[in-house]
Amino acid sequence: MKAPLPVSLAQEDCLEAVLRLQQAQGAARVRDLSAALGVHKSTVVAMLKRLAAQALITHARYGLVSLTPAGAVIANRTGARHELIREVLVKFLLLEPAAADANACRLEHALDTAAHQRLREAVSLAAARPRLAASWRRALRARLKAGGRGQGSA
Amino acid sequence: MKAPLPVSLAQEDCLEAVLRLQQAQGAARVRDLSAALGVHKSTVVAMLKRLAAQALITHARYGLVSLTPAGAVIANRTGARHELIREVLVKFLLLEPAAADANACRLEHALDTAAHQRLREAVSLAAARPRLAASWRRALRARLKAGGRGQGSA
DNA sequence: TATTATTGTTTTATAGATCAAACAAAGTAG
DNA sequence: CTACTTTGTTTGATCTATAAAACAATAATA
Repeated sequence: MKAPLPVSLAQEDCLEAVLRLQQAQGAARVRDLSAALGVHKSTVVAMLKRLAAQALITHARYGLVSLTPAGAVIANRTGARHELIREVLVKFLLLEPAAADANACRLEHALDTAAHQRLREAVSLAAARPRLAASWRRALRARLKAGGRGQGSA
Repeated sequence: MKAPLPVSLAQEDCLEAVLRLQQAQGAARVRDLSAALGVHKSTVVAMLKRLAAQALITHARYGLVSLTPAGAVIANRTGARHELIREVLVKFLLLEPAAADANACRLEHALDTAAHQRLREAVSLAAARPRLAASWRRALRARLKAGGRGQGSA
């Protein structure tokens, strides 16, 4: 039970968005997905067709989008990774929540399972060793204040 | 001088591979790129055509591939990010070099400039505070030994 | 040099992601 | 119940990435 199917990044994002919308407002509609993903409605419809063909969602014409069990597995896993990465970026790199989120959107697809696991260990370690974590943050904060213009440079 | 052109991931990888091959063996040929990127020769040729159309490489028929100045800028930047990320994954997450490299290949395209900058700060901070960094590694190593099977689990 | 092997190129095809525009269904006034 | 507005769908394009197969050029060697 390793790789259920090779799902593309865009598809994974779409599944994640469906989950998010379901949680946030009970249901996912094409319009919301279009807004959430920042793509045209027709793009969403095309994507939903592909996802339905892989039995990851169901989609009644002119109706709502739902995740199948298989789709929910992927959506949950992707969502969890997103959260994990966001947390790492905020806690260890002191990125602003918004910036952390934007980066997490892309990073969640780029790490393999082992790397994700390590991030989990890292977060858990930071929780277990709050003073160590605080030392790091303090030192980084000092360094950013010293050398850095706010957040923008290259 | 922010975004020279929106270059796709595959294109960025290709430029990086050209640079690497030039450094490693003086020249980049289609065959090497095909092997390095793990795609068909014809795929490489198609990609080189696109890159040439954007003036990022030059490519003489049946001849060698070279980076233009613009292409070299992208290749160098991408390569530097790759190195940076690999270093972070090895130093802070204690990933094996090979695993770190594989992840860096994908991560290098997924972080924005601000996040890369933070990683640079983090590496530099770790160098400036070796004992802090060592504490972290020691604690993580202990945790991995305690809880974890080698590296594989999910 | 002639033959063979390697390498590079073209052509043809597919699939994903994307948009715009035309169109159709649902929902919301009036 | 019409007319208008919002949503969803289809159709028709484009572009990237990709491969396989046929073909052409280069390189290697006998």
